[in-house]
Amino acid sequence: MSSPQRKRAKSEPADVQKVADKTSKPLKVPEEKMPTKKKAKGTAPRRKSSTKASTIEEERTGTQKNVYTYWLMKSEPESRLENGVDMKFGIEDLKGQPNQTACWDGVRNYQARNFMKDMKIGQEAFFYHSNCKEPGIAGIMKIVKEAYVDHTQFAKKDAHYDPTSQQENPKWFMVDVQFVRMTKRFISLAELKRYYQEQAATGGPLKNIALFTRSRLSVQPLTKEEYEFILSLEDVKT
DNA sequence: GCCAACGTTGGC
DNA sequence: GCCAACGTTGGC
Repeated sequence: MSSPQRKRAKSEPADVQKVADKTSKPLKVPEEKMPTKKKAKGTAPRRKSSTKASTIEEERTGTQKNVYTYWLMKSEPESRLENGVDMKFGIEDLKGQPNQTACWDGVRNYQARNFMKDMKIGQEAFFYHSNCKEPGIAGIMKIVKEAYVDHTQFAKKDAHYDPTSQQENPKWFMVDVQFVRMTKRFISLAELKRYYQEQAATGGPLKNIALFTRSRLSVQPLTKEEYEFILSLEDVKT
């Protein structure tokens, strides 16, 4: 599982996080077994992803340092129970939080986590509605706190409790996000897919977009070009 | 380190 | 509700 959970209001957990920050012994954080993305069976060879240079390793893992400065984060706007907990957290829910801010907890996928660790204060992210009637981009938020320990991994009653994670060496992290605005119109997955398919064939800013090339990731990076192209769709009449 | 079995994501 | 895609686990 890995879909972000019920995000929490920004005030409640403030205490839990000292745990990992300053442990006395610098225990070697095993930069975790990043699931080395071995070439998926039967998939077309990954092509080079943009004008920016990338290392072999970056290319292999599909990550590039310092290239992505925009993000897309998925959350479910409709009720669905997981371990008895309602997963619903749409953009309206974010808007309704104190300070319109929430922590993006519940991410349980290493790639998604690592992207969150790369996030910097002030960077913008699309709020994407997933697993719902109309999947797509509903709004824009920004990073207001960089990665810190996701306390829900230690909470037995949490939908995303991780019994394998230890206090001294937490596996999972989250960021805080703040609502910025709704997009001028809802930009559906179906619409984005049409652009993607066209541009994958003939070229264009969305030709490698993670939303389709790595569709199951719940936290995805966007290049500036991808982000700006999608933003330009706001003014396209449909 | 390989890979089959299993589990999850998330569109349809 | 189905199921393709793909991440994770564990036996060997």
